[in-house]
Amino acid sequence: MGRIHGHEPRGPGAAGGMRPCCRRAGGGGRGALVEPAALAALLAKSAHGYDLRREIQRMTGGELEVDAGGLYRVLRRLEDEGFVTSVWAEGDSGPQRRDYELTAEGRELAEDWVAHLRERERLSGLLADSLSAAMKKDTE
Amino acid sequence: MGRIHGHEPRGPGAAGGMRPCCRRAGGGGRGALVEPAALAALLAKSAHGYDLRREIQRMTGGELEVDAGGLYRVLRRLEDEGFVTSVWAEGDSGPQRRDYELTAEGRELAEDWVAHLRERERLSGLLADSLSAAMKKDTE
DNA sequence: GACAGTATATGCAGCATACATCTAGACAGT
DNA sequence: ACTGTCTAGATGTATGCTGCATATACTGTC
Repeated sequence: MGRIHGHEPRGPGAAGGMRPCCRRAGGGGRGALVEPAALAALLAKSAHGYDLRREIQRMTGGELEVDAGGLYRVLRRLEDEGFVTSVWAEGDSGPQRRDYELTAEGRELAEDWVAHLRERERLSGLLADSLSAAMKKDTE
Repeated sequence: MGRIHGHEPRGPGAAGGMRPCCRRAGGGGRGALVEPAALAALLAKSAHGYDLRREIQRMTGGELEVDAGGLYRVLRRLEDEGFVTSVWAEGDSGPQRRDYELTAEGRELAEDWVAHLRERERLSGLLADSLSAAMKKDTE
C-alpha cells in the first residue's frame, strides 16, 4: 500500500542502500492503513474504488498512495463483513464501475479505527521516545 | 506480539465481541513493534532474551508485552544481519542463557527506527484526523 | 492498429504477529 | 518420587497486511 511520497522514486531494483527497517517488504512493517483510509474516503463520499483511491491521495495531501489491487481486496472484504455495500453502476459508458457505500456498521467501524489509530500513534511515539532516550544515555 | 494491557484478559476463545480492526490476528495490523522494542531494550542494557522481554515491559510501563517466541526469532534475525552479537553465558546454573549485545550497526539501525516510528506516528495521527473530520462532517 | 487512461481483479512473495507446543534446568511443595 | 512453577530458548502454524506484477476490458486519441 502506501508509499510515502518524498522518498526517492526508487527504480525497479533500487532498494540497495536502504536499511532493513525501511527496506522490508509488506509495507515495511507499518500498520494496516488501507482499510482505515478506505473508510475515511467512504465517509467523505460514496464512490467506486478507483475514485476512492484518488480521494485517499487528496485527503492525505498526496502522502498516502494505496495500492489499487490492495484497495479492491479490502473493499471486497469489508463488503463480505457487512461494513460496505456495493452495486454495479449502470448506464455508463466505459469500464464497469462498482459503487461502494458505507453501512451503519461501517460507520461504527470507522469510529473504532480512530481509537485504534490513536493507540498506534501513541505506542509508536512511546517506542520512539524510548529509543531516543536510550540512545542519548548511551552517548553520555 | 504486544498485547495492550488494560484490555480484558480474554480467555482462550473469547474474541467474541471485538471488532475486526482490533480482532484480527497478526498483531491486528499494527506495525512492527518487536524489533524496535528489542533494540530499545538492548540500548538500555545488554542482556539475554528473557530479560529483554522484561526490560521492554518495564520501559513501556507495562504497555507492551511482546511474545517470547517472536522476540527470540527477531533476535536471531538481527544477529544474522549483523545488528547484534550473542554468546552463550557460561558458568551459570539454571537453563542456558544467550547474552545479546548491540553492534555499531545495531545502534545505527536504532536511529533509523526512531525516524521510522515518528513517521508511523505522524501517519497514524493523520489518518485518525481524517477519519474524525469525515465523521464530524457526516453528522452535521 | 498501437497506445494511454480508466476500472476491477487475482497471484505471489515477504514480513510481522499471536497462540500453541516442545525441550530443559532449578527449585519448592506434597 | 511426583507435581507444579519459574526461567530460558526455540519452533510450528495460522492469519493478516503490504507491494509488485499481471490479466481483463472498455474508451478515446494519434
